[in-house]
Amino acid sequence: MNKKIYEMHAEICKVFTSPKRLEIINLLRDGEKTVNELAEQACLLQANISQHLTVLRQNNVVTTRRDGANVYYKIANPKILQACDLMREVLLEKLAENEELAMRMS
Amino acid sequence: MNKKIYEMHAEICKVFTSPKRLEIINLLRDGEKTVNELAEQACLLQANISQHLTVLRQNNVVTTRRDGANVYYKIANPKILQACDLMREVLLEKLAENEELAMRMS
DNA sequence: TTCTAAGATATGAATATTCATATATATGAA
DNA sequence: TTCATATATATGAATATTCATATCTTAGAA
Repeated sequence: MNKKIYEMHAEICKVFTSPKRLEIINLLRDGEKTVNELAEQACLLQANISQHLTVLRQNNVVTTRRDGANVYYKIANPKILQACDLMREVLLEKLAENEELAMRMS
Repeated sequence: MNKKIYEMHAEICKVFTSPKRLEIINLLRDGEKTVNELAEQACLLQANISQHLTVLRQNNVVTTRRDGANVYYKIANPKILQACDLMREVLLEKLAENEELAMRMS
């Protein structure tokens, strides 16, 4: 019964297994941006950023709005940013811990 | 300069892309368990649970403690559970939203 | 030392992901 | 309609992931 939830949860998490997509999410932290702005700021080919954005959109991590020729992307739910930030904290805590350990060893 | 952090962050997130591993994490929510207990409760072959636990351990999501022939696994950092719970909330909110939409359509 | 139970690791087939490249579609201006 | 810009999609090669199976290692008991 929970199986289905675990599967959906795992599916969403696949969104976060690409450094590029994490960068895109971070670029959208302070508000919406167009595909071109994102491509430029993340140093990615337009086709690839579009592919990543499709993955983000299909998993409801971002929503879109068209204005003329431009499409604006933004984070769908602030909790997504919170979750990402928590994981980053875990990562940074571990890095700090390992660094401290290395110091004590030397 | 952030590139490296994004890569490490993405790497950790790969841990959460398996429904089985999410189930293991949930089984460890209330404290440590042995490999056998986990295999039984998650309905997985011993070899596979061990493979998943290795992934979890290598990414510092769990820590281990040996007691005789048994090895006990537990969650390394409570923030990991918090992050998982946040993502699950996002998922459940979206599901509820879609359900409501379907109701209104009918 | 031998046996047994707990856990870890190696292997390979099936499957999925990522990127570069090419091509298609959509919008507004001329 | 034609053109230019913005965005999306299709394709395939390289790479990575997952599971079942077989094999190893470790710890304690006999």
